[in-house]
Amino acid sequence: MSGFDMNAVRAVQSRSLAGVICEQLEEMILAGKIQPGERINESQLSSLLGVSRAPIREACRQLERHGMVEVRVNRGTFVKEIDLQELEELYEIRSALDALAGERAAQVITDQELEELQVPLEVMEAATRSEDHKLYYQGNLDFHMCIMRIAGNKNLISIYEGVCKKASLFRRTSLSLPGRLPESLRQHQTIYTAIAEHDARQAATLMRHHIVDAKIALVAACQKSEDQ
Amino acid sequence: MSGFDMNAVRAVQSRSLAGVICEQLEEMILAGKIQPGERINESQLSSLLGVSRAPIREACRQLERHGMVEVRVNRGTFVKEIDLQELEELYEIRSALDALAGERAAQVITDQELEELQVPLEVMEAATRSEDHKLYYQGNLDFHMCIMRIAGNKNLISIYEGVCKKASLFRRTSLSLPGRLPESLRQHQTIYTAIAEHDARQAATLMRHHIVDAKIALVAACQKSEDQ
DNA sequence: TCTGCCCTAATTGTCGACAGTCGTCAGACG
DNA sequence: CGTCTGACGACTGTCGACAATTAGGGCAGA
Repeated sequence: MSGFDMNAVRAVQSRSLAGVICEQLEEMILAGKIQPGERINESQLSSLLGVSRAPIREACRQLERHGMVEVRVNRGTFVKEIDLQELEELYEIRSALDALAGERAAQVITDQELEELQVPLEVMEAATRSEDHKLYYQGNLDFHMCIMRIAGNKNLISIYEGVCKKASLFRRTSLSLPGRLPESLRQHQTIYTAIAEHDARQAATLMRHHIVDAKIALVAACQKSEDQ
Repeated sequence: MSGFDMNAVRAVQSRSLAGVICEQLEEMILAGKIQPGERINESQLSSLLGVSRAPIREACRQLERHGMVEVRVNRGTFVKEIDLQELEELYEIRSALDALAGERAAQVITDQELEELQVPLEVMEAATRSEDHKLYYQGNLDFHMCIMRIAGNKNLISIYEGVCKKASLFRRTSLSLPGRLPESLRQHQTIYTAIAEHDARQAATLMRHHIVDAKIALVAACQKSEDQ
Protein backbone atom coordinates (compact mmCIF):
# COMPACT_ATOMS: atom_id res chain seq x y z
CA MET A 1 0.00 0.00 0.00
CA SER A 2 3.02 2.27 -0.18
CA GLY A 3 3.95 3.81 -3.49
CA PHE A 4 0.39 4.35 -4.50
CA ASP A 5 -0.61 7.37 -6.50
CA MET A 6 -3.88 8.07 -4.73
CA ASN A 7 -4.34 11.18 -6.81
CA ALA A 8 -4.36 9.17 -10.00
CA VAL A 9 -6.69 6.61 -8.47
CA ARG A 10 -9.10 9.22 -7.25
CA ALA A 11 -8.88 11.00 -10.58
CA VAL A 12 -9.99 7.88 -12.40
CA GLN A 13 -12.54 6.92 -9.77
CA SER A 14 -14.18 10.29 -9.41
CA ARG A 15 -14.77 10.85 -13.12
CA SER A 16 -12.82 9.22 -15.84
CA LEU A 17 -11.63 11.72 -18.40
CA ALA A 18 -14.53 14.14 -18.26
CA GLY A 19 -13.93 14.82 -14.59
CA VAL A 20 -10.20 15.11 -15.00
CA ILE A 21 -10.62 17.46 -17.93
CA CYS A 22 -13.11 19.47 -15.92
CA GLU A 23 -10.62 19.95 -13.12
CA GLN A 24 -7.89 20.82 -15.60
CA LEU A 25 -10.07 23.39 -17.31
CA GLU A 26 -11.16 24.86 -13.99
CA GLU A 27 -7.55 25.23 -12.97
CA MET A 28 -6.68 26.86 -16.27
CA ILE A 29 -9.56 29.29 -16.01
CA LEU A 30 -8.85 30.27 -12.40
CA ALA A 31 -5.17 30.68 -13.29
CA GLY A 32 -6.14 32.95 -16.13
CA LYS A 33 -4.71 30.66 -18.81
CA ILE A 34 -8.08 30.95 -20.47
CA GLN A 35 -9.30 34.51 -20.31
CA PRO A 36 -12.87 35.50 -19.40
CA GLY A 37 -14.96 35.90 -22.51
CA GLU A 38 -12.78 33.46 -24.41
CA ARG A 39 -14.38 30.50 -26.13
CA ILE A 40 -13.41 26.94 -25.34
CA ASN A 41 -12.84 25.24 -28.67
CA GLU A 42 -13.98 21.65 -28.36
CA SER A 43 -12.30 20.16 -31.41
CA GLN A 44 -9.07 22.03 -30.80
CA LEU A 45 -8.97 20.95 -27.17
CA SER A 46 -9.86 17.37 -28.03
CA SER A 47 -7.00 17.03 -30.50
CA LEU A 48 -4.71 18.79 -28.02
CA LEU A 49 -5.53 16.33 -25.24
CA GLY A 50 -5.82 13.36 -27.58
CA VAL A 51 -9.37 12.48 -26.56
CA SER A 52 -12.73 12.62 -28.21
CA ARG A 53 -14.99 15.64 -28.03
CA ALA A 54 -17.53 13.85 -25.83
CA PRO A 55 -15.64 14.11 -22.53
CA ILE A 56 -14.69 17.69 -23.39
CA ARG A 57 -18.32 18.59 -23.84
CA GLU A 58 -19.23 16.89 -20.61
CA ALA A 59 -16.49 18.73 -18.76
CA CYS A 60 -17.83 22.01 -20.12
CA ARG A 61 -21.31 21.19 -18.88
CA GLN A 62 -19.88 20.48 -15.45
CA LEU A 63 -18.13 23.82 -15.52
CA GLU A 64 -21.40 25.47 -16.42
CA ARG A 65 -22.83 23.80 -13.35
CA HIS A 66 -20.19 25.60 -11.30
CA GLY A 67 -21.06 28.85 -13.04
CA MET A 68 -17.59 29.29 -14.46
CA VAL A 69 -18.60 29.14 -18.10
CA GLU A 70 -21.65 30.05 -20.11
CA VAL A 71 -22.91 27.77 -22.87
CA ARG A 72 -24.58 29.53 -25.78
CA VAL A 73 -26.47 27.21 -28.08
CA ASN A 74 -24.77 26.60 -31.39
CA ARG A 75 -22.11 29.12 -30.42
CA GLY A 76 -20.00 27.29 -27.88
CA THR A 77 -18.95 27.58 -24.25
CA PHE A 78 -17.45 30.86 -23.11
CA VAL A 79 -15.57 31.59 -19.92
CA LYS A 80 -17.83 33.73 -17.78
CA GLU A 81 -17.08 37.42 -17.64
CA ILE A 82 -17.71 39.07 -14.31
CA ASP A 83 -18.21 42.82 -14.11
CA LEU A 84 -18.11 44.87 -10.94
CA GLN A 85 -21.87 44.92 -10.55
CA GLU A 86 -22.16 41.15 -10.71
CA LEU A 87 -19.28 40.86 -8.29
CA GLU A 88 -21.18 43.06 -5.85
CA GLU A 89 -24.22 40.84 -6.27
CA LEU A 90 -22.11 37.77 -5.58
CA TYR A 91 -20.75 39.36 -2.44
CA GLU A 92 -24.26 40.10 -1.27
CA ILE A 93 -25.14 36.45 -1.69
CA ARG A 94 -21.95 35.49 0.10
CA SER A 95 -22.84 37.74 3.02
CA ALA A 96 -26.17 35.94 3.42
CA LEU A 97 -24.62 32.49 3.11
CA ASP A 98 -21.70 33.25 5.41
CA ALA A 99 -24.04 34.73 7.98
CA LEU A 100 -26.13 31.59 7.93
CA ALA A 101 -23.06 29.40 8.25
CA GLY A 102 -21.71 31.48 11.12
CA GLU A 103 -25.03 31.26 12.91
CA ARG A 104 -25.25 27.50 12.57
CA ALA A 105 -21.59 26.92 13.33
CA ALA A 106 -21.90 28.88 16.56
CA GLN A 107 -24.74 26.63 17.61
CA VAL A 108 -23.15 23.28 16.92
CA ILE A 109 -19.38 23.71 17.09
CA THR A 110 -17.41 21.28 19.26
CA ASP A 111 -14.19 21.96 21.12
CA GLN A 112 -12.23 19.99 18.59
CA GLU A 113 -13.72 21.91 15.70
CA LEU A 114 -12.94 25.11 17.53
CA GLU A 115 -9.29 24.10 17.53
CA GLU A 116 -9.45 23.33 13.83
CA LEU A 117 -10.94 26.74 13.19
CA GLN A 118 -8.09 28.29 15.10
CA VAL A 119 -5.54 27.05 12.54
CA PRO A 120 -6.53 29.33 9.65
CA LEU A 121 -6.95 32.16 12.12
CA GLU A 122 -3.34 31.76 13.21
CA VAL A 123 -2.29 31.61 9.58
CA MET A 124 -3.97 34.96 9.02
CA GLU A 125 -2.32 36.40 12.11
CA ALA A 126 1.07 35.34 10.85
CA ALA A 127 0.28 36.61 7.35
CA THR A 128 -0.77 39.97 8.77
CA ARG A 129 2.50 40.32 10.67
CA SER A 130 4.55 39.52 7.58
CA GLU A 131 2.13 41.33 5.25
CA ASP A 132 1.92 38.23 3.11
CA HIS A 133 -1.22 38.89 1.07
CA LYS A 134 -1.18 35.55 -0.70
CA LEU A 135 -0.93 33.62 2.55
CA TYR A 136 -3.64 35.75 4.12
CA TYR A 137 -5.90 35.08 1.15
CA GLN A 138 -5.45 31.34 1.64
CA GLY A 139 -6.04 31.52 5.39
CA ASN A 140 -9.14 33.60 4.77
CA LEU A 141 -10.47 31.02 2.34
CA ASP A 142 -9.76 28.18 4.75
CA PHE A 143 -11.38 30.03 7.64
CA HIS A 144 -14.64 30.53 5.83
CA MET A 145 -14.68 27.06 4.34
CA CYS A 146 -14.00 25.65 7.78
CA ILE A 147 -17.03 27.43 9.20
CA MET A 148 -19.12 26.17 6.31
CA ARG A 149 -18.00 22.64 7.04
CA ILE A 150 -18.79 23.00 10.72
CA ALA A 151 -22.24 24.36 9.91
CA GLY A 152 -22.76 20.99 8.24
CA ASN A 153 -25.19 21.98 5.51
CA LYS A 154 -24.05 20.16 2.36
CA ASN A 155 -26.13 22.17 -0.04
CA LEU A 156 -24.92 25.36 1.56
CA ILE A 157 -21.32 24.34 1.00
CA SER A 158 -21.95 23.46 -2.61
CA ILE A 159 -23.71 26.76 -3.31
CA TYR A 160 -21.05 28.68 -1.44
CA GLU A 161 -18.26 27.10 -3.44
CA GLY A 162 -20.04 28.03 -6.65
CA VAL A 163 -20.42 31.65 -5.59
CA CYS A 164 -16.78 31.90 -4.52
CA LYS A 165 -15.49 30.34 -7.72
CA LYS A 166 -17.57 32.67 -9.80
CA ALA A 167 -16.39 35.65 -7.78
CA SER A 168 -12.79 34.62 -8.21
CA LEU A 169 -13.21 34.97 -11.97
CA PHE A 170 -13.03 38.68 -11.30
CA ARG A 171 -9.41 39.34 -11.96
CA ARG A 172 -8.82 42.13 -9.49
CA THR A 173 -10.11 40.60 -6.29
CA SER A 174 -6.80 41.05 -4.53
CA LEU A 175 -6.93 44.81 -5.04
CA SER A 176 -8.82 45.32 -1.82
CA LEU A 177 -6.33 43.60 0.45
CA PRO A 178 -3.43 46.08 0.81
CA GLY A 179 -3.93 48.07 4.01
CA ARG A 180 -6.98 46.09 5.07
CA LEU A 181 -5.17 43.13 6.58
CA PRO A 182 -5.29 44.34 10.20
CA GLU A 183 -8.97 45.32 10.03
CA SER A 184 -9.91 42.12 8.25
CA LEU A 185 -7.98 40.07 10.78
CA ARG A 186 -9.71 41.84 13.65
CA GLN A 187 -13.10 40.97 12.14
CA HIS A 188 -12.09 37.33 11.78
CA GLN A 189 -11.03 37.28 15.40
CA THR A 190 -14.33 38.69 16.62
CA ILE A 191 -16.17 36.15 14.48
CA TYR A 192 -14.08 33.38 16.01
CA THR A 193 -14.87 34.67 19.48
CA ALA A 194 -18.60 34.84 18.81
CA ILE A 195 -18.59 31.28 17.48
CA ALA A 196 -16.49 30.08 20.40
CA GLU A 197 -19.02 31.61 22.80
CA HIS A 198 -21.86 29.96 20.88
CA ASP A 199 -23.36 33.38 20.28
CA ALA A 200 -25.21 32.53 17.06
CA ARG A 201 -26.90 35.86 16.54
CA GLN A 202 -23.68 37.78 17.02
CA ALA A 203 -21.75 35.43 14.74
CA ALA A 204 -24.32 35.91 11.99
CA THR A 205 -24.25 39.68 12.31
CA LEU A 206 -20.47 39.86 12.35
CA MET A 207 -20.23 37.55 9.36
CA ARG A 208 -22.66 39.63 7.37
CA HIS A 209 -20.84 42.85 8.07
CA HIS A 210 -17.50 41.23 7.46
CA ILE A 211 -18.44 40.30 3.89
CA VAL A 212 -20.20 43.59 3.24
CA ASP A 213 -17.07 45.42 4.36
CA ALA A 214 -14.96 43.31 2.05
CA LYS A 215 -17.32 44.15 -0.78
CA ILE A 216 -17.16 47.87 -0.06
CA ALA A 217 -13.40 47.80 0.12
CA LEU A 218 -13.16 45.91 -3.15
CA VAL A 219 -15.49 48.29 -4.95
CA ALA A 220 -13.60 51.27 -3.62
CA ALA A 221 -10.28 49.77 -4.67
CA CYS A 222 -11.59 49.08 -8.16
CA GLN A 223 -12.95 52.56 -8.62
CA LYS A 224 -9.69 53.98 -7.35
CA SER A 225 -7.69 51.90 -9.82
CA GLU A 226 -10.00 53.03 -12.61
CA ASP A 227 -9.58 56.68 -11.75
CA GLN A 228 -5.89 56.49 -12.36
CA MET B 1 -45.13 39.52 -38.71
CA SER B 2 -48.45 38.46 -37.26
CA GLY B 3 -49.27 34.76 -36.91
CA PHE B 4 -45.79 33.89 -35.77
CA ASP B 5 -45.29 31.26 -33.10
CA MET B 6 -42.44 32.88 -31.25
CA ASN B 7 -42.65 30.23 -28.58
CA ALA B 8 -41.86 27.50 -31.06
CA VAL B 9 -39.06 29.58 -32.52
CA ARG B 10 -37.57 30.24 -29.13
CA ALA B 11 -37.98 26.61 -28.15
CA VAL B 12 -35.86 25.53 -31.09
CA GLN B 13 -33.42 28.39 -30.70
CA SER B 14 -32.87 28.14 -26.99
CA ARG B 15 -32.05 24.44 -26.81
CA SER B 16 -32.31 21.96 -29.55
CA LEU B 17 -33.27 18.53 -28.25
CA ALA B 18 -31.09 18.43 -25.15
CA GLY B 19 -32.84 21.45 -23.70
CA VAL B 20 -36.27 20.23 -24.62
CA ILE B 21 -35.53 16.83 -23.14
CA CYS B 22 -34.20 18.52 -20.02
CA GLU B 23 -37.46 20.39 -19.54
CA GLN B 24 -39.45 17.25 -20.21
CA LEU B 25 -37.46 15.28 -17.68
CA GLU B 26 -37.72 18.04 -15.11
CA GLU B 27 -41.46 18.09 -15.55
CA MET B 28 -41.66 14.33 -15.20
CA ILE B 29 -39.55 14.37 -12.07
CA LEU B 30 -41.49 17.17 -10.41
CA ALA B 31 -44.74 15.44 -11.33
CA GLY B 32 -43.47 12.27 -9.72
CA LYS B 33 -43.54 10.28 -12.98
CA ILE B 34 -39.98 9.39 -12.17
CA GLN B 35 -39.62 8.62 -8.49
CA PRO B 36 -36.78 9.89 -6.29
CA GLY B 37 -34.01 7.33 -6.17
CA GLU B 38 -34.97 5.93 -9.53
CA ARG B 39 -32.34 5.68 -12.25
CA ILE B 40 -32.75 7.42 -15.59
CA ASN B 41 -31.95 4.79 -18.19
CA GLU B 42 -30.23 6.52 -21.09
CA SER B 43 -30.62 3.89 -23.78
CA GLN B 44 -34.20 3.14 -22.81
CA LEU B 45 -35.13 6.82 -22.86
CA SER B 46 -33.29 7.41 -26.11
CA SER B 47 -35.17 4.66 -27.91
CA LEU B 48 -38.39 5.86 -26.31
CA LEU B 49 -37.93 9.41 -27.58
CA GLY B 50 -36.39 8.32 -30.85
CA VAL B 51 -33.18 10.28 -30.37
CA SER B 52 -29.58 9.40 -29.72
CA ARG B 53 -28.15 9.06 -26.24
CA ALA B 54 -26.04 12.21 -26.57
CA PRO B 55 -28.82 14.75 -26.01
CA ILE B 56 -30.18 12.59 -23.20
CA ARG B 57 -26.84 12.63 -21.46
CA GLU B 58 -26.58 16.35 -21.89
CA ALA B 59 -30.07 16.85 -20.49
CA CYS B 60 -29.10 14.81 -17.44
CA ARG B 61 -26.05 16.97 -16.88
CA GLN B 62 -28.24 20.05 -17.02
CA LEU B 63 -30.55 18.49 -14.48
CA GLU B 64 -27.58 17.79 -12.26
CA ARG B 65 -26.78 21.49 -12.54
CA HIS B 66 -30.21 22.20 -11.12
CA GLY B 67 -29.57 19.70 -8.35
CA MET B 68 -32.52 17.51 -9.31
CA VAL B 69 -30.48 14.45 -10.14
CA GLU B 70 -27.24 12.97 -8.98
CA VAL B 71 -24.78 11.48 -11.44
CA ARG B 72 -22.73 8.58 -10.11
CA VAL B 73 -19.80 7.65 -12.28
CA ASN B 74 -20.29 4.45 -14.23
CA ARG B 75 -23.55 3.96 -12.40
CA GLY B 76 -25.92 6.39 -14.03
CA THR B 77 -28.02 9.39 -13.10
CA PHE B 78 -30.44 9.03 -10.23
CA VAL B 79 -33.29 11.30 -9.24
CA LYS B 80 -32.26 13.02 -6.04
CA GLU B 81 -33.76 11.71 -2.83
CA ILE B 82 -34.52 14.33 -0.22
CA ASP B 83 -34.91 13.35 3.42
CA LEU B 84 -36.37 15.53 6.11
CA GLN B 85 -32.99 16.68 7.36
CA GLU B 86 -31.88 17.86 3.96
CA LEU B 87 -35.21 19.55 3.47
CA GLU B 88 -34.62 21.47 6.69
CA GLU B 89 -31.20 22.49 5.45
CA LEU B 90 -32.70 23.69 2.19
CA TYR B 91 -35.25 25.75 4.08
CA GLU B 92 -32.48 27.33 6.11
CA ILE B 93 -30.75 28.34 2.91
CA ARG B 94 -34.04 29.61 1.55
CA SER B 95 -34.57 31.73 4.64
CA ALA B 96 -31.21 33.40 4.08
CA LEU B 97 -31.80 33.95 0.37
CA ASP B 98 -35.35 35.18 0.82
CA ALA B 99 -34.27 37.56 3.56
CA LEU B 100 -31.63 39.01 1.26
CA ALA B 101 -34.11 39.35 -1.58
CA GLY B 102 -36.67 41.02 0.69
CA GLU B 103 -34.07 43.44 1.96
CA ARG B 104 -32.95 44.44 -1.54
CA ALA B 105 -36.46 44.54 -2.94
CA ALA B 106 -37.56 46.92 -0.19
CA GLN B 107 -34.73 49.24 -1.14
CA VAL B 108 -35.28 49.37 -4.88
CA ILE B 109 -38.94 48.58 -5.54
CA THR B 110 -40.89 50.94 -7.78
CA ASP B 111 -44.59 51.75 -7.63
CA GLN B 112 -45.24 49.67 -10.70
CA GLU B 113 -43.40 46.68 -9.25
CA LEU B 114 -45.37 47.13 -6.05
CA GLU B 115 -48.54 46.68 -8.07
CA GLU B 116 -47.12 43.57 -9.69
CA LEU B 117 -46.29 42.17 -6.29
CA GLN B 118 -49.85 42.79 -5.20
CA VAL B 119 -51.16 40.31 -7.77
CA PRO B 120 -49.89 37.10 -6.16
CA LEU B 121 -50.86 38.53 -2.77
CA GLU B 122 -54.44 38.88 -3.93
CA VAL B 123 -54.30 35.37 -5.33
CA MET B 124 -53.28 34.10 -1.91
CA GLU B 125 -56.06 36.11 -0.25
CA ALA B 126 -58.61 34.57 -2.57
CA ALA B 127 -57.11 31.11 -2.07
CA THR B 128 -57.28 31.52 1.68
CA ARG B 129 -60.96 32.46 1.52
CA SER B 130 -61.77 29.45 -0.64
CA GLU B 131 -59.23 27.24 1.14
CA ASP B 132 -57.72 26.34 -2.22
CA HIS B 133 -54.34 24.92 -1.22
CA LYS B 134 -53.14 24.40 -4.75
CA LEU B 135 -53.91 27.97 -5.74
CA TYR B 136 -52.31 29.28 -2.56
CA TYR B 137 -49.19 27.27 -3.30
CA GLN B 138 -48.95 28.86 -6.73
CA GLY B 139 -49.55 32.36 -5.40
CA ASN B 140 -46.94 31.78 -2.73
CA LEU B 141 -44.43 30.68 -5.35
CA ASP B 142 -45.19 33.70 -7.55
CA PHE B 143 -44.94 36.08 -4.60
CA HIS B 144 -41.47 34.95 -3.66
CA MET B 145 -40.24 34.77 -7.24
CA CYS B 146 -41.60 38.25 -7.82
CA ILE B 147 -39.58 39.61 -4.90
CA MET B 148 -36.52 37.81 -6.20
CA ARG B 149 -37.00 39.42 -9.59
CA ILE B 150 -37.43 42.85 -8.05
CA ALA B 151 -34.27 42.39 -5.99
CA GLY B 152 -32.57 42.12 -9.37
CA ASN B 153 -29.73 39.78 -8.48
CA LYS B 154 -29.47 37.28 -11.34
CA ASN B 155 -27.25 34.82 -9.51
CA LEU B 156 -29.53 34.96 -6.49
CA ILE B 157 -32.50 34.03 -8.65
CA SER B 158 -30.65 31.15 -10.22
CA ILE B 159 -29.52 29.78 -6.87
CA TYR B 160 -32.97 30.28 -5.37
CA GLU B 161 -34.64 28.38 -8.19
CA GLY B 162 -32.24 25.52 -7.65
CA VAL B 163 -32.97 25.36 -3.93
CA CYS B 164 -36.73 25.49 -4.48
CA LYS B 165 -36.66 22.81 -7.16
CA LYS B 166 -34.61 20.56 -4.96
CA ALA B 167 -36.93 21.15 -2.02
CA SER B 168 -39.95 20.34 -4.15
CA LEU B 169 -38.52 16.88 -4.71
CA PHE B 170 -39.67 16.22 -1.17
CA ARG B 171 -42.99 14.60 -1.81
CA ARG B 172 -44.84 15.80 1.27
CA THR B 173 -44.25 19.53 1.05
CA SER B 174 -47.95 20.30 0.95
CA LEU B 175 -48.50 18.59 4.31
CA SER B 176 -47.80 21.80 6.19
CA LEU B 177 -50.43 23.89 4.45
CA PRO B 178 -53.74 22.77 5.97
CA GLY B 179 -54.66 25.13 8.78
CA ARG B 180 -51.72 27.41 8.16
CA LEU B 181 -53.18 29.41 5.30
CA PRO B 182 -54.44 32.36 7.42
CA GLU B 183 -51.17 32.65 9.36
CA SER B 184 -49.08 32.29 6.22
CA LEU B 185 -51.18 34.89 4.44
CA ARG B 186 -50.80 37.29 7.34
CA GLN B 187 -47.03 36.92 7.14
CA HIS B 188 -47.07 37.61 3.42
CA GLN B 189 -49.13 40.71 4.02
CA THR B 190 -46.72 42.07 6.60
CA ILE B 191 -43.83 41.35 4.25
CA TYR B 192 -45.64 43.21 1.50
CA THR B 193 -46.20 46.16 3.81
CA ALA B 194 -42.56 46.28 4.90
CA ILE B 195 -41.42 46.25 1.28
CA ALA B 196 -43.97 48.89 0.31
CA GLU B 197 -42.66 51.12 3.09
CA HIS B 198 -39.09 50.50 1.93
CA ASP B 199 -38.26 49.12 5.35
CA ALA B 200 -35.41 46.86 4.26
CA ARG B 201 -34.42 45.64 7.69
CA GLN B 202 -37.95 44.75 8.61
CA ALA B 203 -38.57 43.03 5.29
CA ALA B 204 -35.46 40.90 5.77
CA THR B 205 -36.44 39.92 9.30
CA LEU B 206 -40.01 39.07 8.36
CA MET B 207 -38.84 37.05 5.39
CA ARG B 208 -36.43 35.06 7.46
CA HIS B 209 -39.03 34.23 10.09
CA HIS B 210 -41.60 33.49 7.43
CA ILE B 211 -39.46 30.74 5.93
CA VAL B 212 -38.34 29.42 9.30
CA ASP B 213 -41.98 29.16 10.36
CA ALA B 214 -42.80 27.29 7.18
CA LYS B 215 -39.94 24.91 7.91
CA ILE B 216 -41.09 24.29 11.46
CA ALA B 217 -44.66 23.67 10.34
CA LEU B 218 -43.50 21.27 7.67
CA VAL B 219 -41.30 19.31 10.05
CA ALA B 220 -44.10 19.13 12.59
CA ALA B 221 -46.55 17.94 9.95
CA CYS B 222 -44.15 15.26 8.79
CA GLN B 223 -43.49 13.94 12.27
CA LYS B 224 -47.21 13.96 12.94
CA SER B 225 -47.89 11.94 9.80
CA GLU B 226 -45.16 9.52 10.76
CA ASP B 227 -46.58 8.99 14.21
CA GLN B 228 -49.78 7.72 12.78
C1' DT C 1 -24.25 -24.05 4.25
C1' DC C 2 -21.39 -20.27 3.62
C1' DT C 3 -17.75 -17.73 1.27
C1' DG C 4 -15.39 -16.10 -2.52
C1' DC C 5 -14.53 -15.97 -7.47
C1' DC C 6 -15.76 -15.60 -12.16
C1' DC C 7 -18.79 -14.97 -15.75
C1' DT C 8 -22.42 -12.65 -18.00
C1' DA C 9 -25.82 -9.22 -19.09
C1' DA C 10 -26.92 -4.55 -18.83
C1' DT C 11 -25.52 0.05 -18.83
C1' DT C 12 -22.49 3.93 -18.98
C1' DG C 13 -18.19 6.15 -21.01
C1' DT C 14 -15.85 7.21 -25.19
C1' DC C 15 -15.09 7.49 -29.99
C1' DG C 16 -15.18 9.04 -34.93
C1' DA C 17 -18.27 10.73 -38.46
C1' DC C 18 -21.96 13.40 -40.23
C1' DA C 19 -25.52 17.02 -40.17
C1' DG C 20 -26.98 21.57 -38.87
C1' DT C 21 -25.96 26.33 -37.55
C1' DC C 22 -23.61 30.71 -37.20
C1' DG C 23 -20.34 34.40 -38.52
C1' DT C 24 -17.77 36.22 -42.36
C1' DC C 25 -16.83 38.02 -46.61
C1' DA C 26 -16.91 38.55 -51.45
C1' DG C 27 -19.90 39.94 -54.97
C1' DA C 28 -24.31 41.64 -56.96
C1' DC C 29 -27.59 45.18 -56.93
C1' DG C 30 -29.81 49.51 -56.08
C1' DC D 1 -21.15 53.94 -51.76
C1' DG D 2 -24.13 51.29 -48.85
C1' DT D 3 -27.04 47.23 -48.45
C1' DC D 4 -28.42 42.76 -49.27
C1' DT D 5 -27.57 37.98 -50.75
C1' DG D 6 -25.40 33.70 -50.99
C1' DA D 7 -21.50 30.71 -50.55
C1' DC D 8 -17.74 29.30 -47.54
C1' DG D 9 -15.37 27.85 -43.40
C1' DA D 10 -15.37 26.70 -38.74
C1' DC D 11 -17.68 25.03 -35.19
C1' DT D 12 -21.29 22.83 -32.38
C1' DG D 13 -25.22 19.33 -32.12
C1' DT D 14 -26.41 14.67 -32.98
C1' DC D 15 -25.78 10.03 -34.27
C1' DG D 16 -24.60 4.95 -34.11
C1' DA D 17 -20.97 1.83 -32.70
C1' DC D 18 -17.48 0.19 -29.66
C1' DA D 19 -14.90 -0.11 -25.14
C1' DA D 20 -15.00 -0.14 -20.18
C1' DT D 21 -17.30 -0.76 -15.98
C1' DT D 22 -20.67 -2.40 -12.73
C1' DA D 23 -24.21 -5.36 -10.52
C1' DG D 24 -26.00 -9.85 -10.04
C1' DG D 25 -26.09 -14.75 -10.21
C1' DG D 26 -24.17 -19.24 -10.65
C1' DC D 27 -20.48 -22.34 -9.35
C1' DA D 28 -16.60 -24.33 -7.03
C1' DG D 29 -14.23 -24.92 -2.73
C1' DA D 30 -13.93 -24.91 2.27
